Amino acid sequence: MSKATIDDVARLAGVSIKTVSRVVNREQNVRESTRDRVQRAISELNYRPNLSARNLASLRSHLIVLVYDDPSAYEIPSGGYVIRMQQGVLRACGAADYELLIHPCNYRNRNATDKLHALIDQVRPDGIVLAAPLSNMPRIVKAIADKGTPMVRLSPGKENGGQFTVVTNDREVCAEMTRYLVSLGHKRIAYVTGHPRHKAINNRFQGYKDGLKQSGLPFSEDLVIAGDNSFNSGEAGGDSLLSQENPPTAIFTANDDMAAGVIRAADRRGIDIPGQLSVAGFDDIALARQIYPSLTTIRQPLSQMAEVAAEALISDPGDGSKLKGTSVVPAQLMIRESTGPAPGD
Amino acid sequence: MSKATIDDVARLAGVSIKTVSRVVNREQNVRESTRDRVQRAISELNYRPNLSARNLASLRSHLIVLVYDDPSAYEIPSGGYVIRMQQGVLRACGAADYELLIHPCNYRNRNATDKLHALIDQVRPDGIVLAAPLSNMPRIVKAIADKGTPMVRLSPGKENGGQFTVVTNDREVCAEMTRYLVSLGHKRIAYVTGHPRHKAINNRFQGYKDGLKQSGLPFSEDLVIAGDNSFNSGEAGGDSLLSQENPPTAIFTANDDMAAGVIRAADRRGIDIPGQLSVAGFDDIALARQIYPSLTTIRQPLSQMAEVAAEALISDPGDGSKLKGTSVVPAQLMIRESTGPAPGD
DNA sequence: GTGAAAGCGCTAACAC
DNA sequence: GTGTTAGCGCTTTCAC
Repeated sequence: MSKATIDDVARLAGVSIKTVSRVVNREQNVRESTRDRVQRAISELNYRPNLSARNLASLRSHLIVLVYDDPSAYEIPSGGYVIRMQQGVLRACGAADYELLIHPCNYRNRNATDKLHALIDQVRPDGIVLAAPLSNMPRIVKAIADKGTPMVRLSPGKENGGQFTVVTNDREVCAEMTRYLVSLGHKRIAYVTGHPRHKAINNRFQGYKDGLKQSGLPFSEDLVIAGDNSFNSGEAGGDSLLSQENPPTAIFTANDDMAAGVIRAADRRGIDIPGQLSVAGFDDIALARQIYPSLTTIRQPLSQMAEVAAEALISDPGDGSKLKGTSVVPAQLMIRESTGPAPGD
Repeated sequence: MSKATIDDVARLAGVSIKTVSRVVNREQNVRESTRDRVQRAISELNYRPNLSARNLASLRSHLIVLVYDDPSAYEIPSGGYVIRMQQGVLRACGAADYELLIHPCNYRNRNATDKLHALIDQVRPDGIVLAAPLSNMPRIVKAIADKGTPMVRLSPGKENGGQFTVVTNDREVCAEMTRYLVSLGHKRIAYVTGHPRHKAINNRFQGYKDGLKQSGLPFSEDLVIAGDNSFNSGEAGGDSLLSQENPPTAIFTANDDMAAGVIRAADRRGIDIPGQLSVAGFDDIALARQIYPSLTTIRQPLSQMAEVAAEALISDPGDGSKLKGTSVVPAQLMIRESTGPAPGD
């Protein structure tokens, strides 16, 4: 039932409330002995400053908002992404005594920006972490920017919308994966593209092409199949590729769901993975570790990106000095069982 | 940049701030015409009451906290659960202009309860939705109860810890699944138990036994295998069951991961599903729809449970009158491809 | 029906 | 180094 206020602490420590405030906020100019006395009073009374009072009296709210594409808009909520970002932000919040408020945003709704405005006006967060793909939608970015609330965008790929952006190296890491497949002896490496709506998807395709070029391998349209990010489209794409006269020995897909589809297609044809065919995906969804063979894939550092973003917001003194430019957090190749030496290599 | 305050609205509408407050809070005793005038001023200025000021001045914070087992404590974050609960709470919050704060809690840490206390003291939420398995840990429940913050527990099974609890009918629905299998002609129905730590797991096993009894089928220890909730333990259990002299024609597992393991084991033996063997799981994880054959399973109404819980907290007038007893939200059988008529039936 | 005054718990600005 | 004073933007109490 601890309802200790700053006055209680001040009384017990025999100082003024301002001094207590100084100690709580780690300000300078407090004598060591005074600080100790106040600290003791604080722990004795189990005092915790009321967030609302702080928020009201100061410019800081000690609140961060994470805004992301509303998963309930999808049939199968892709919880993994959201959870990982939340974890990252929470790590930063925990370290700084901040709290996290979550705000799924359905950009398809006309009133999405109104809701954002309402949120900002009501809670006055110290900052907003804006996840992809919202972070690449000018309408959403503008809605937040208009309110003047500090914001960090999380984005795959390198684009920067004028605000501080934490990005990952989608394109480079896809080139790396392609080179890795080449290093295993593969010469016919196919690619299954994803839904072209998300910018990230294009970056990945570019990376695949970069990797081929860097390895001195020719790019061939015949080895590219258009998918739509779904398991089924991966399966269909795999079928199509594997029924070619001279089928690829490796298939790289723009996401893991499609890679799982490819594996299924290969399975049904009795094609051994990785003996006869290597398969690589992108995302490192939970399934990637669970299927057989476990899937070689690429893991976006979502939680680290979110953490970096939240840290920047929290540590910014209010002048935006910590919120400039771009910070790159590299993605990681997760080499597992689905890739191996090219057959006959 | 809307920084309109209640004073601005009052001035524009030509009334006192108290009247504006009355309109905002939908209080009685405001003349229709006055209300209209105030409403117009509000929308013209785009006024939104500052949450912190409200919180400070009143007993309501318009904040709900969702507390759940910290997924980062696990190797593979089971994001699905958390996301669904968040969605449920968010539906209730959205409808009532509440905001949601999330607080993963790692009960293994000694300071978990301290963190909860700090949270409560700092944000003074109007209520806490406490998810399983935390909702069944006396230490955690007590930590919250001690602070006097209204709380609703989310729990599988029927136990009630003294607070208002939203439960699902784990046991009954498992009996229902068992009866469903019987109705397909199955007579030898095996069961793979889960990790005994979670109470829910025991309820499910009881339900299986209930279902057998209700169908007039004998319970046999030989048809029960101990698993530990993992895919691997399901695969091992499946192997063991299917190598029996007189193997079961149906296998029901305490969760979907183990069911997927059973399917794998059957697959490797060339046993057709559902032709020769029916398999049923529990949870309806994303994988359940993605594997082949798609998995018959049971879906906990997590998001509805969370919604009911949050609604109760929000609508409670503060006297706990809405926070009594138990509310049951039934789980749902998801009949898919992995179950069918018993062979030769 | 409506309004004036007090105060929620804290920080800001400035005194000392 | 430390304390005093005035508010942040609301709701509450009570007067009219």
